Amino acid sequence: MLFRMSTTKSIKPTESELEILQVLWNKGTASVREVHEELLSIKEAGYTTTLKLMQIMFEKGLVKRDDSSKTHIYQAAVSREKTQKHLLGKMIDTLFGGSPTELVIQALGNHKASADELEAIQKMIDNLKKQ
Amino acid sequence: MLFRMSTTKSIKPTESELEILQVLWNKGTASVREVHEELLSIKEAGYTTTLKLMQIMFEKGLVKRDDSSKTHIYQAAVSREKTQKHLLGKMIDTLFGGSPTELVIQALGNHKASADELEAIQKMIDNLKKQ
DNA sequence: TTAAAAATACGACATATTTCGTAATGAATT
DNA sequence: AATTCATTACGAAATATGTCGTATTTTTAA
Repeated sequence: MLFRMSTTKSIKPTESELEILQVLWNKGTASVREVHEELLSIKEAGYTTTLKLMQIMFEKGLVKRDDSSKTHIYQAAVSREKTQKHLLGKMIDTLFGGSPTELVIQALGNHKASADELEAIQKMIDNLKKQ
Repeated sequence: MLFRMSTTKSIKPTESELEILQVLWNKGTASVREVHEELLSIKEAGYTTTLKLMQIMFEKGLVKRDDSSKTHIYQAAVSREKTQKHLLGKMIDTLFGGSPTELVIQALGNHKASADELEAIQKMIDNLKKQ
């Protein structure tokens, strides 16, 4: 028996890359210009900066693109869920001593959740306990 | 009435800095050598690398130090809780569309928690619901 | 009091990230 | 066809991060 590390390509988008992925996850597909316009609402940057970042993301395999027409159409190549899972795991390790529970407690303690949401979480825990 | 941004110095430790803070949070105080030995269990690096990082962290105000004796004794200057809160909030914003609940669900779904821990979380939620 | 050991200071370099200017290309309009 | 306009390509620079070698200083021990 031989153990191997999961071959999952280390998804580690930078801060700026995450902002771009965020837009792509929301829109599904988008041109550089569309992504750029969206980014302008949260930060300041030149068009070519966004362009360059997206080109680099393409080289890294973080996004896919259709370049059959002049205006290339981009799309995220990594799923929101996988990225969330990956970065969350990392955060649990480096910031919460490996304890997801600690993270959950912090999250619930510091950030408001509605009664409905709390209800949903409790149901989920009930299910987990049954297994 | 004048609004100001919170003057909280943007706590944004890098990956390596977080690893060092982690050690300091656990030990309370430690020399560079002690931190370094601890780090060796999770990564490979030279002693002077760790030293340099900690010196830079000192300049940034991430750590304090007592240099009254030859061997300087370091201590975290930012609390674990504040750092957790800050980075967690950021992650909720940039990766979970602002919903702490989504994050909690992901965390519980993907990372094992013991029955006892689940119990503790439920109790906490019960308390939150009462308010 | 010397010599060895341990620690800090610091410069330098490699790599990654972010930014932007300019050139080249293709499309649309006159 | 020529001009304009939007787009991509690409080089280059600024900053941040991580790494380490060497010099200097301090302590310890022979």
